[in-house]
Amino acid sequence: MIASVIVDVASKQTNKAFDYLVPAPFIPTVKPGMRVIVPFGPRKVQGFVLAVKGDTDVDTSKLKAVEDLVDVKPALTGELLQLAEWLTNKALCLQVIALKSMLPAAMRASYNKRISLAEGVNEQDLSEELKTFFHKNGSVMWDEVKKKSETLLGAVQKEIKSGRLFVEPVVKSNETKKKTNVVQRVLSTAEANEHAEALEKKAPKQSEVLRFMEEEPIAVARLLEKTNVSSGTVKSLVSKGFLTQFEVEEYRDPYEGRDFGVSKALPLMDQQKTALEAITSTVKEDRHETFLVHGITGSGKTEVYLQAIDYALKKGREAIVLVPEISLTPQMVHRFKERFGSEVAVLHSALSKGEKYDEWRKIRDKEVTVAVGARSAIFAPFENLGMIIIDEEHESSYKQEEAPRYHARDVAIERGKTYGCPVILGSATPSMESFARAKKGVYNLITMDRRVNDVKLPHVDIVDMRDELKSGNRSMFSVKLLDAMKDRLEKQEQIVLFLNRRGYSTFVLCRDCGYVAECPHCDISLTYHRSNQTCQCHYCGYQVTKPNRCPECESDHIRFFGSGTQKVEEELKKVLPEAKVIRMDVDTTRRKGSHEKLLTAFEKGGGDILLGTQMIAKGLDFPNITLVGVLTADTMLHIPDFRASEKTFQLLTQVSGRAGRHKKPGEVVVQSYTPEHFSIQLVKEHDYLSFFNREMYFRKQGEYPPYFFVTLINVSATELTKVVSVTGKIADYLRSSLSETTIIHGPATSAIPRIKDRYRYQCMIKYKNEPRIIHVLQEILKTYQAEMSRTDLAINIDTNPYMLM
DNA sequence: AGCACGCCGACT
DNA sequence: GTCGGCGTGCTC
Repeated sequence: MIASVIVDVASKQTNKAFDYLVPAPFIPTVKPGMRVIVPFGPRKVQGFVLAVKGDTDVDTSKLKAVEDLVDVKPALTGELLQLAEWLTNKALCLQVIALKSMLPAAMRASYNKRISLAEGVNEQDLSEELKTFFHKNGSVMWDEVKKKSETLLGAVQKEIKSGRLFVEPVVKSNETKKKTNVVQRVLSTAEANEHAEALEKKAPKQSEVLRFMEEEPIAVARLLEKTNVSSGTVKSLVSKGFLTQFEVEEYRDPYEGRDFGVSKALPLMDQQKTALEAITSTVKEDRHETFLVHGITGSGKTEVYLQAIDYALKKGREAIVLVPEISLTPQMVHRFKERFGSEVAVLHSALSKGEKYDEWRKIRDKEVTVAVGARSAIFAPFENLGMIIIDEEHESSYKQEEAPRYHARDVAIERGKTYGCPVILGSATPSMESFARAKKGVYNLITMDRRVNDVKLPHVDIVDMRDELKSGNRSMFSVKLLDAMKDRLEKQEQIVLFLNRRGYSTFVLCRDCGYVAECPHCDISLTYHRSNQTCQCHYCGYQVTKPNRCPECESDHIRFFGSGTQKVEEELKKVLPEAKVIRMDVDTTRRKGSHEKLLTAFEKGGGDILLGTQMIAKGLDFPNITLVGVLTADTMLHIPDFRASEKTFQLLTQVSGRAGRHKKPGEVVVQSYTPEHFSIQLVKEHDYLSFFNREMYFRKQGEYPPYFFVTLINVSATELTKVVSVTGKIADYLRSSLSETTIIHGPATSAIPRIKDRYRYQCMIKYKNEPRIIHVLQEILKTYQAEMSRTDLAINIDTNPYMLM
């Protein structure tokens, strides 16, 4: 038997299946989708079995055998293997990359080399520096040596040449399973009592344990906690043979010990009912259809999702729910856990690698029927999918910005087609692409424009910050916002302040000579961080201590302009000293669980003002928030991206939605320097449709999606001349091989011309109908393949870019 | 990707 | 005459 294997070597030249003999003992077990260890050239690598077959086209004398199986059950289902192939094509990526992206990080192999003493060689025979370096078993790992020093590595390499040491490649997967120590009584109850009595005097603690133990095994940790004895006590009982001790494997439960309660289906309003019926009818008929649920904030979309899922589950099928990374706050998880209890697996970035792996295994082992998670959860290995839901469909976090550059929405629809199940896209502010498709009838549009209990939409005020400046208010808070904040503090209601920028100030400028502090590795200005007195690059992480004098002209008129969250926090302390402020941005939420901790603190009344970036725009649903302030609405509007207006409108609408979601009416104050812009004005009217129509006009004018497809080719290298010439040649080739109606922009420098010392150029292709495009792009990659492996030239192609910089 | 093979320059 | 530079090609 022969296995067709994709090896874990990310290179164009190895981007094909290699055939291996399957040794007899593996024959009954090997299945497509399993991971195996195979010899590849001089080393060993992990690989994915694509197919198992009887014969091969390869010269059989060249065939090697599968070395080992990594999985007992296939890691990927047949459907996922097919999906990987589709993804490879769609995203123009290597097959292994597509395959690996479908698995949790813990299942991706890491490679190392073991260095051992050759036979008959003693540690003392080695050169001086290596004499004390080996472990007791006479070996040491390559990485350990490398970490220590380069010279040591050199010494090792010399000894390898001399034959006193030898190396062997090691493939390691990171699948650690959680194991718990348990003990079990080996005595009958009568015997146990007997021994307990005998021990009563001499060893009262042991006696106590014996009496406490039931028939079933118990975790040692739990036993110690319950009986308040020491581990020594348990140990002596084990050595006496009264208890046996062993390890059991279990799933790590990230939500262990938490009580989610139970929720029942809520009564639905008419609009919700209509939506639910439309969705369930497709489930009933096993029909694929994509729904776009355009529901304003508070219209009860989540309840519709929950009941739709319930319907699919009752039909014996499974469901995937995607939520944007950031809104995987406990609130969303709670709602699913309350409704579906232990049927839910949660996959999001705040979980540890091991926890994610365990949640994933629950899906593979069919122990759950619902997967709730961020982007990559779209690859949940279900085999009987009945529904896929993408909440906040417009969110850009559904687009992966590294290979494979896929959009979860496209993958969802692809899987929906294979399973004949509906895909539900939900949003209060759908993406232009989705809404346009819904209007064209490609998707089924469901509108939910009524709020549950008819809670009013918040009142939105737009403040022109230019007027504030004219009337002498130079602070970052308009009179209106400040008054509103004071009012809420008095009423003990909560405030959310939104600012799209972390750090302290946006740039550092010398007032005398105009010097601006820039990153030496990226063409971008540095951000001042007050907390540690540094200037940081938000692209590469470069840091320098803040200059006291201008490095150019020695002047001490160095000033910090623009404001980030840190600065706002400081200003708030000045103008509202009595307010308790909780700041939330990447800097305060870096540690695991801190996101949740800060939110809980705020919810419990531990703060009056929640100040934050992007991450507070979604998912917050606290009844006491009655004021939302947006400090600078236009920051997003001026980025060089055709989605700038769309992003601004979505974000402002999203943030506004945080206010007055319950009984108390909400108010929103939006500060702006360009308040006349339609994407800001229409937030005030809560008018998505007008926004859509206006924006569509501009998209048509600019020949952008959804009218045109866009593909972006990014070229980068450390040598500028090379980048320019390669990009130029690519543009020429595109112009000569694509149709007349296709528009090609570039070569042009990227919006950030240099990152981490690499120059960046790009070419943009805009087309309506270009059946050959994938082929043409593949040709480009093929042409530069050799040069890319030889030099540091990199060409990245994104067939649906969300980041144009 | 990694590693071997192979063909030209500065060294014991 | 050899050691070692990295260009080229292969891995079932």
